[in-house]
Amino acid sequence: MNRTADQDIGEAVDDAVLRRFLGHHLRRASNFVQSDLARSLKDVDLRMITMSVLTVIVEHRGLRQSQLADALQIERPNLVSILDELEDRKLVERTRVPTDRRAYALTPTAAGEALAAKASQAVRAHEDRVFARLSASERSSLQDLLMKVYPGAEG
Amino acid sequence: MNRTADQDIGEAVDDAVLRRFLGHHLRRASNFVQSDLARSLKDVDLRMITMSVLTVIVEHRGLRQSQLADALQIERPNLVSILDELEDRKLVERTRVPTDRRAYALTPTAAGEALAAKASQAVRAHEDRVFARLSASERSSLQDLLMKVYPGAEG
DNA sequence: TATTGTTATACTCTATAACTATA
DNA sequence: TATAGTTATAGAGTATAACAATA
Repeated sequence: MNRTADQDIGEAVDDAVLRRFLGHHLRRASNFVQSDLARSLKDVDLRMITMSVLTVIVEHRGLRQSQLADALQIERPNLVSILDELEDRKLVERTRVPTDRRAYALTPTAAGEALAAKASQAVRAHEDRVFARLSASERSSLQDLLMKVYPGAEG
Repeated sequence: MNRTADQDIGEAVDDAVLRRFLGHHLRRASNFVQSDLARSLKDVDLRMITMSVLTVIVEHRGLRQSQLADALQIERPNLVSILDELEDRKLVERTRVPTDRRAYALTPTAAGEALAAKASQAVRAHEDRVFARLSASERSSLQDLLMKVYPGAEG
């Protein structure tokens, strides 16, 4: 009945319990940005993972699946259906490597390169939109701080 | 055969393609922190979602399921099995609300309160560990910047 | 009619074991 | 023996429709 009151309780609860944790804000910000990115990529009919895969293939022609899996930190089995989709859509091609007939070299088609360019533009527009409230120096600070948090991002 | 070279390619790929996006660093840092948190909570036999639910119930005794779902932004159906688990473990109790017999009031047991306290301690230890490379003022800056990114975090 | 909690279900993402063909 | 790609599968996490009881 009193919907407004219920909603207020919800927000108050969230605030009171979780806002003291830095990890909470990190997760909320990340989720917000990722959601917006996913929405942006729908315009070019790509998911986040298919965009990453396509982009890496475009910038590293001839890459093999295992290298791609390593680079994007995804399991080899999970890469298969992603590449099947991109191949079905004529965006990338799997071609046998003559010197190692177990492996496939991954190359983008012209359409794949064109779509990757469109996707890249969409991602840049998304970043500008989603970080609009941060100045250039604030974005730089945020990146520095984030790179101090996770290992492997030599800061 | 040349494993080292392959691994280097993987890292080089990741760097070259993605490190220019702030969203990438945000996601990586968030994933790293969430993974460590999940690991920390295993010590108290809680998942992230069960910890959040238990903590909210402890700090808001008598809360109803729909309010809890609103507060934690999870769907009502997905809350059911979580509460089943917490109830089976004698950590929380569902009791009928006399004034609205459709609803349940959620209250923690003594064991639930004790475990929430342990969990809270584990989370604090986790935060100290995972943000160790950041000074107090850097943590504060990071929080301010993150709160500027997502909406609803009035900053 | 609308809401609370529930059931059933489905879809995505992720992770592992085991297979094939090659090396 | 080990590796590249594949298949099958299983587990989380998340989302929606529809139901019974109650308002």
